[in-house]
Amino acid sequence: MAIIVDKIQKRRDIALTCKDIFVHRGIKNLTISEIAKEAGVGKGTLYDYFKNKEDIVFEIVNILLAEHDALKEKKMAQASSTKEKVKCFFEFFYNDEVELRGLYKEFVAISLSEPNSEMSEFHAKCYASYSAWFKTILQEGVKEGEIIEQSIALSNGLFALGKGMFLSSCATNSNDKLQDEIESYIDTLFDLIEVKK
Amino acid sequence: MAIIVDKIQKRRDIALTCKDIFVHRGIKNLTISEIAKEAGVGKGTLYDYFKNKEDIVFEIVNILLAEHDALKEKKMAQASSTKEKVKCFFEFFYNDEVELRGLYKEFVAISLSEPNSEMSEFHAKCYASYSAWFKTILQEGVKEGEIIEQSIALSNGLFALGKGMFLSSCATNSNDKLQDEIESYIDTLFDLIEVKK
DNA sequence: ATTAAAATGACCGACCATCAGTCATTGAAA
DNA sequence: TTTCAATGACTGATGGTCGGTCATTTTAAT
Repeated sequence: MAIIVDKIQKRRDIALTCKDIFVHRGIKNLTISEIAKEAGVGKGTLYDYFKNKEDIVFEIVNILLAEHDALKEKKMAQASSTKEKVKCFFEFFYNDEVELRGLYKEFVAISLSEPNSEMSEFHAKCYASYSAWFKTILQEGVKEGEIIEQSIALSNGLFALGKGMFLSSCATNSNDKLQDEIESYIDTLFDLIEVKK
Repeated sequence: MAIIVDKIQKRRDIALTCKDIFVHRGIKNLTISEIAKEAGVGKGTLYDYFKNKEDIVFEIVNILLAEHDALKEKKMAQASSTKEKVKCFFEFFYNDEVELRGLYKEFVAISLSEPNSEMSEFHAKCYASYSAWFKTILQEGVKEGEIIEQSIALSNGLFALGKGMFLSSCATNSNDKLQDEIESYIDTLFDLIEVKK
């Protein structure tokens, strides 16, 4: 036998090492050779840990999103009202780490243009998990008497709404209006679902 | 002088001629040479009319979406209730021409991965135009006494919602659930905004 | 216990095939 | 003769592969 490296850990390490150039230059403007140099490994080695350039972005997003989710869960727990919690979730799209947002955008583009079962599953997992978050939040809101029961049925749509607005703002290059649009929509929605006193 | 060709028309012609291979093979699996052969022109000629492969998809989507919009406007005008009209709009995402949907997906991926001012403007134009459609529809609904006035504020979010659900279903490879999710969300929403009798 | 040989896997970068985009040339109309 | 459209051979860049090297561990012979 010989040296045995922790493949999973090394994959993570490489991904995080070259995170910055992905953020600053974008996947399209990076060559495999540059990435390898940045990561401090040979080109061939990259291919021992990743399928291709896109797979590296996948790994980075995986890591950063997991970290983000953990943080977010805590933040949301602190929010007082249901509306606050929902708004807190949506801050991902306009307020939290720009780096992750940029990478997430690229990752969505990759997932749309070169389908791949692992990525599909990842998206599905996220979608399910975020929908579940919303469901829980809204159910609590109902229990507290803040919002009406029907609103629980909206939980599936909320994440899609944020994603749609976010991607539209990316595609139209108008990230300045995003926060307003999202918050205004939420305000309207809560006007509709809040229990009238 | 010599022959003067209608550049705009020829751009359209070429785009439509090779529409099918884009639909069937996807932009990633096509080379410029193949496209040129399919279009029946030389490789250099392509570059007289398009900036690159992506630009061809842009042209195809432009054309097909314009046709689709014209059709849709008529269909929506025929729908009786406000809810029907809204649902009719969303059929783009699950019921209308698959071809356009596939190309639209690729086009979004392109727009996200290689920003370009013309594409950004196009997305902005679409977003504005669809938001306006919704606003008109909802305003009519209010006037008819079908829905409450507040609902007009939702018009900006509706297109984003559909887009978000559509792109999610593309990324998760679960187009089968899309119709249900969209319709269920609309049903819930209308429960909230319909004028109680 | 010591040492050498064998085995294994990590690592590498030169090489190859592919392909997007260019440009010098040809062709055709006026 | 002029002018513009059309072309496809060519080139530079780059993604991905593959044969080989090196470091470490295991085995086993002394």
